[in-house]
Amino acid sequence: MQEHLPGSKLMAPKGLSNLLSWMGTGQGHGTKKFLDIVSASGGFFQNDLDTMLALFWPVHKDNIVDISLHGPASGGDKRGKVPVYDDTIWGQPSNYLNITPTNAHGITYTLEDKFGPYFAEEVQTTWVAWLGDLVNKDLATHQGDRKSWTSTMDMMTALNLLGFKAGLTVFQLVNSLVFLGLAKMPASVEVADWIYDHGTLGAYRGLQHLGFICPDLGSVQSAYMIIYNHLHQFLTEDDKKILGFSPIFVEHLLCKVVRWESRLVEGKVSSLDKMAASIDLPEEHWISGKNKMDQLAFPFPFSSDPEELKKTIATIMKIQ
DNA sequence: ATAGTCTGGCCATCAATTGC
DNA sequence: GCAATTGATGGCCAGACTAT
Repeated sequence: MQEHLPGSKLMAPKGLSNLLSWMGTGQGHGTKKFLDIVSASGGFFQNDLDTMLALFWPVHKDNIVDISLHGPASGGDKRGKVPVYDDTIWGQPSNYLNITPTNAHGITYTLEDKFGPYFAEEVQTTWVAWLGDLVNKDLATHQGDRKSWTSTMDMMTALNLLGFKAGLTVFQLVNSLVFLGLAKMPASVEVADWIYDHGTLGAYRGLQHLGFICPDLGSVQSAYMIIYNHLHQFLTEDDKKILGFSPIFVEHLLCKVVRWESRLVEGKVSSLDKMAASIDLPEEHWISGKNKMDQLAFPFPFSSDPEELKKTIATIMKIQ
């Protein structure tokens, strides 16, 4: 993504249209072959709807022909020989990442239906307004403030675009604006609020699996901050650098809890609880940074100081 | 009237099962 | 032994429902 849509290109009025085209089709590892073709033909960024359609259509058309001749690949993959979209990019498939999604009325979208809204006038005016004095500026030399994560999310959801109204796709789009340097890293509380609003998604279920009981916003904020503070306190600076430690990272980590669990149980290997129970940890002898020398050492202790937990919860109660 | 929440249904994947 | 079918899963949306 850094290669195809660097921050400098996104500062243009058509920047968001391109980012929507990218995120809305799940570009990434699963579409690598397609992106190689795109690279050879001059890159992903396009200045209008017609050329964006021209980017996808030839390869998509070949896929349709291929599937009609040979049927879907084993395992039910209908994306063709050179997939132009990946509807499983967030782990579970989503119809709305399909290049020709089907809406609630059973109507299958055309490529024009799919990409048209991304290049609509409203998207561009909203984007230019959101960029403010960042429009067409060189990001490297710009000194001004960035917009907050939450206000960026509000801007995106107000556009009311199919696939970007709630959930992971718009979440990752806003996160990518942070990593590209256009928006501010969210505060932990902003991420915790999002997790609370998405109670069926991985991060919330991750907190539950770890044993937190989270019936309301305050309890989600507390649980999230307890995890965040624990990692923040015990990971070394080197660890944090390697992991890209941030409020967004902690959300990502929580998403993995349930997946690890299901993979372990599914593979009949073990479970997280069983693994944790089998590890004999001399907690009192835990040494910061030992994991750098000893790959079997844990980068943080497994137990928490109850006083630290109380402090975290008290802080949350104050902002409430 | 409006905002927030819930329900039902769509779709794709993958494993398990069934059929030939 | 292989292909086709079935079922479970979960992200997403529209529309219904609920509370204020």
